[in-house]
Amino acid sequence: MEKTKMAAKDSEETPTSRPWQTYHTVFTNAKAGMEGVDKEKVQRIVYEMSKGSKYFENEARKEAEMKVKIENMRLQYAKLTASDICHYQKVADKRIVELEITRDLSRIWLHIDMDAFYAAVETLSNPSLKGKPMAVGGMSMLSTANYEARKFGVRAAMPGFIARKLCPDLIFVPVDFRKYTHYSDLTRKVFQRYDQNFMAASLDEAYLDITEVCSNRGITGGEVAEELREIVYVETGLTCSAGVAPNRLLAKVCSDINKPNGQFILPNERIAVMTFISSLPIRKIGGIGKVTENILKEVFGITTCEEMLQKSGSLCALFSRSSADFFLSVGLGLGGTDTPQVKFRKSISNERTFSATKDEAVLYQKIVELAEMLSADMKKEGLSGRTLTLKLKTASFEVRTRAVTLQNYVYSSEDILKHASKLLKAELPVAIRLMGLRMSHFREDHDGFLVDPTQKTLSSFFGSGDARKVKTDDDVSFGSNVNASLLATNEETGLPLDNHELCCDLTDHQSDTNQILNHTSSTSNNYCVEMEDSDRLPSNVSEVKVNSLNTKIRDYPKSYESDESQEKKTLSRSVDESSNYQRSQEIAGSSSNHKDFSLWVDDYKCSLCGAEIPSNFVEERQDHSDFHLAERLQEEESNNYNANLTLKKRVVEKELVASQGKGKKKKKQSPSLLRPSVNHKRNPLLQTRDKNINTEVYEENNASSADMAKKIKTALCKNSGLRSSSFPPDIVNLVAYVSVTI
DNA sequence: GGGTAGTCATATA
DNA sequence: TTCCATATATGACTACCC
Repeated sequence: MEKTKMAAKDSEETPTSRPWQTYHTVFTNAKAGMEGVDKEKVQRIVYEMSKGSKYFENEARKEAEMKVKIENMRLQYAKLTASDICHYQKVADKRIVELEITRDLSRIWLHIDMDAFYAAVETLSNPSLKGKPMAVGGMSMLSTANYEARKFGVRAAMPGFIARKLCPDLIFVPVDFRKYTHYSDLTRKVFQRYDQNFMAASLDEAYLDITEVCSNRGITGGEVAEELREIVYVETGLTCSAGVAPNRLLAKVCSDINKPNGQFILPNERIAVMTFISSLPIRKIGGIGKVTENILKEVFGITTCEEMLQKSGSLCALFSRSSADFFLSVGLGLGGTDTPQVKFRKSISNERTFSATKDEAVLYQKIVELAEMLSADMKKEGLSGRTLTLKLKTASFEVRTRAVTLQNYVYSSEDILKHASKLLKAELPVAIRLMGLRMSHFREDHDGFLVDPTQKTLSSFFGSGDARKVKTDDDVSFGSNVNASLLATNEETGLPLDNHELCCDLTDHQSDTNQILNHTSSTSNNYCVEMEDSDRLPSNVSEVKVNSLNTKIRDYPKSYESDESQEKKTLSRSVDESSNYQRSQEIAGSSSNHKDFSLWVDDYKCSLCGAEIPSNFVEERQDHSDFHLAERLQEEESNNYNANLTLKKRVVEKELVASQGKGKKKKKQSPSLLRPSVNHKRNPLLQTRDKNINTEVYEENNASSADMAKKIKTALCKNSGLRSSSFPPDIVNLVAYVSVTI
């Protein structure tokens, strides 16, 4: 507490003639190669060049927010009674004992950190840069700086124009990731010789478990580090620094101690670890950044790792269990010692910064590009996801994120764009300087492994390989509504439309088809065609079930027509953009002109239900027509409910809602949007629709059955891991048949 | 009311 | 004149279900 008071006193006494002292940037923090830098000079220049800018204002805002947070925490802290403190101290003591038990000093971890990696690589390819202050990056931002530049206070993450002010002779070299990746690969080849399962933290950092190397060769961790660094230098011409310690957290701290081109070894002894940690500044720990450091310092007076243990009761009282555990572990010098199993990524994203604009056409173009990039990345990694998050940074540097969780897993740029546009639209008008898209909540297969949508090869046999490619013009109103006008005209509330969409989910279908070949059983779709010839399958394909399109439909409430206030909200697209060829054919077959299904009396009133929609609400009108079309289709097809099923179909009843899982939160909706879901078993539309689809697809595919058989064979090989010769010809034909008939 | 899930902001590297 | 890009994780808050 004493330290807190002192910090407050310092702040009060800051002379107003030196305002830069209150501008907290990361540029004056200790970083390798920056010892001896005139910090006050750097701080003054950064301040002078920043003040008045929107960035500066935003930083001030963030700073103020942090102060409020700290103040609130102080108040909470002050409210703790003696018995509270006593209680939490007991909790903390118990937890410390439990954590201490987990201490593992049997492993030897090596952390390797390449020295000024990008800058070093650039110097390798252009030796004339050697000895000169140089930075990689541009006038707006630097990725890194060499040690000569660091002497001037220039460092990574600093704007280039400030760096130039600090060091007028600074040489700027543009970023070249291909080069860095190449050299990174070279270093990784070396790492692999010491630990097959080394963990790459980034292009220039890696963790290696060298326990076995040490014991097998009877050498110390320090000797391994020395040898490895030498080999890296010989094979790449680059230097690196190393840290050796009993766990990864400590190894990382150690590698920074004798940077550049040095190493530090922390013995695998508890006393050594505790001594090392005792005076270690908390900011040296990976995971403790500017904000956490400030909170710990200002609220609890904690500046070293040792003090984490001294204030353990307070930490347990004010932080969550996981946060408190982390802080206590740091105080004990504990860190990861296991080699983690393969870690699946939890999200994938991309973002781009550009000149701030509020031009909706420009913003739309940006989001199109992002959607395409994200989709490409997802395809590359074989991912499909349900939660899409839009990130925006406004012209005033305010960061906003908006997310939507879909009913279906998506990965196509069309689907991503459709939902991203809705999210963006809800934010407009606003001047934006950065936009990003992230997908998370990935699909997993029955074993918990992520499913690769690109492996859903069977589904791609429908139509001409890519169902979307064979869309007809008639699809437009159902499938291609995502365009700039969407941003401009649609005034929905931003609620997810999935809840009231009628969709043929190609994605789901594809995945399910994929699962056939992964010999998983199907339970979650509307139809299954069960093959009875499964005994002829290769041994690892024990069961084959083919799912139909995961066609979903939801009812619209009868009260819809009378609730004028809800009209706009319900005028959503009634068919998902992922509708495919089959769906379009079916719709087209039922209505020759579904684009104009409703008649507009006096050019604003729907002749069917009386809804009033001005003529300039083009999309809303379209959606409204779609709604009536779907309604009529349902009526028409319910008359044919008893249409016979020609295939051996087993109808699997599965409530759409049930597939959403237990306890799932639904986005708050207006009453009219809370539409009951349709019981698929009783939904005649689904059954007859599939019949139509079968016909279309079958004819489509008959034209290239040989080609298709070939593709199927490839798919079987890919999914089963067997060679094509392993499959009896019958199985290929059989799967081909099922594929074209469902 | 506990458990779970969705959304958003924030923190970190 | 110019003040990061990107990926990921986690916590707070809130809502919903059983």
